[in-house]
Amino acid sequence: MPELPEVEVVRAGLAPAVTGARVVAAEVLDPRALKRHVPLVGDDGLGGHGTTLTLEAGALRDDDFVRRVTGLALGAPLRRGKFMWIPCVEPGDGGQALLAHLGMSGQLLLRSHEAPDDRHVRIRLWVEHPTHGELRIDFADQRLFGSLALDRLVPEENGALIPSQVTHIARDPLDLAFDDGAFVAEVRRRSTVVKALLLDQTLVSGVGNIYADEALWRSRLHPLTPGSRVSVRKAAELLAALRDVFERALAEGGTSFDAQYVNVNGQAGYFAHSLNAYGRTGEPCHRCGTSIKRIPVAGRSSHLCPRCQRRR
DNA sequence: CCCCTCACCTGATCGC
DNA sequence: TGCGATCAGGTGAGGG
Repeated sequence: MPELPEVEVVRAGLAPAVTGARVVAAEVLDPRALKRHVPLVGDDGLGGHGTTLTLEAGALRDDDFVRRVTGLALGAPLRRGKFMWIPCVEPGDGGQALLAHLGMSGQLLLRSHEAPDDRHVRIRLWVEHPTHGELRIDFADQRLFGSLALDRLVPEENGALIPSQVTHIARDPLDLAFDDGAFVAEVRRRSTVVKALLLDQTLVSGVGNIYADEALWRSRLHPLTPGSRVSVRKAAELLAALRDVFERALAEGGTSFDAQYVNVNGQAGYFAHSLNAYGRTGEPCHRCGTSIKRIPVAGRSSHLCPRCQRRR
């Protein structure tokens, strides 16, 4: 369940080790961890947009990935929402980036060449850094909802380059270019329940189930409130709550709810101790003492205080 | 266009 | 002790 703070901790941890480094070798242990990687195809008529991964397509995918990633010169890692990417900086490699999404349980681990294997390593990159020497970047992912990929960079309206798979992702609330007014207006235009709107990455990115519940608790909004019934003031409060909870989680190194989320050194963050709603079913609300309730919303579990977060 | 449901995965846990 | 069912959740395809 890595969300914005967890992905940002990983991005920042990776930065000193990968910026200016070169990929010297790569190994794909499980091609299912490449589901976002679209092989460059010639005129073989195969297409390459299939979503079901046949054995043949899987082999094509991992061969293509290994071939193209080997030798790449890496720049500074960037992030939007839960996606992160490392642009390739050499003229010949320009226009593409190594894209990563951690999904539910993905980890990017920085290891020395001779370090023992971690569990669930799916893809391994050997990199050489001018000052840090030889390192391994291991992509481990128990549940395989995450993936690595090579993706082409495309220009946004402002000229900045982002991976093609990130173009539909909204900016996140910590992005200076986030448009508060547009967010408030869009929430109020929609009939969908506000919890589902928070999870919609095309509206606001970086929010997952944990921080959605925390922001709703902080702004005293019931998760089933339709967007159209959220006042301008409440929507602004919700946005402020999101920013506040993201910043606090970031300061504590992220939330580790179940041992899956760790930084690049395999260490857990501390924010789980500061949660007010998520995972606190039956425990007293930190504001009013009422027992926290769990209800299904949009196919996911929502945790709320039935007294502080009244449904209107 | 908008909204909702489901498939994709593994491992921990629960009920029998 | 074992075994099947259930649950967790981010994303995107597909249906209504």
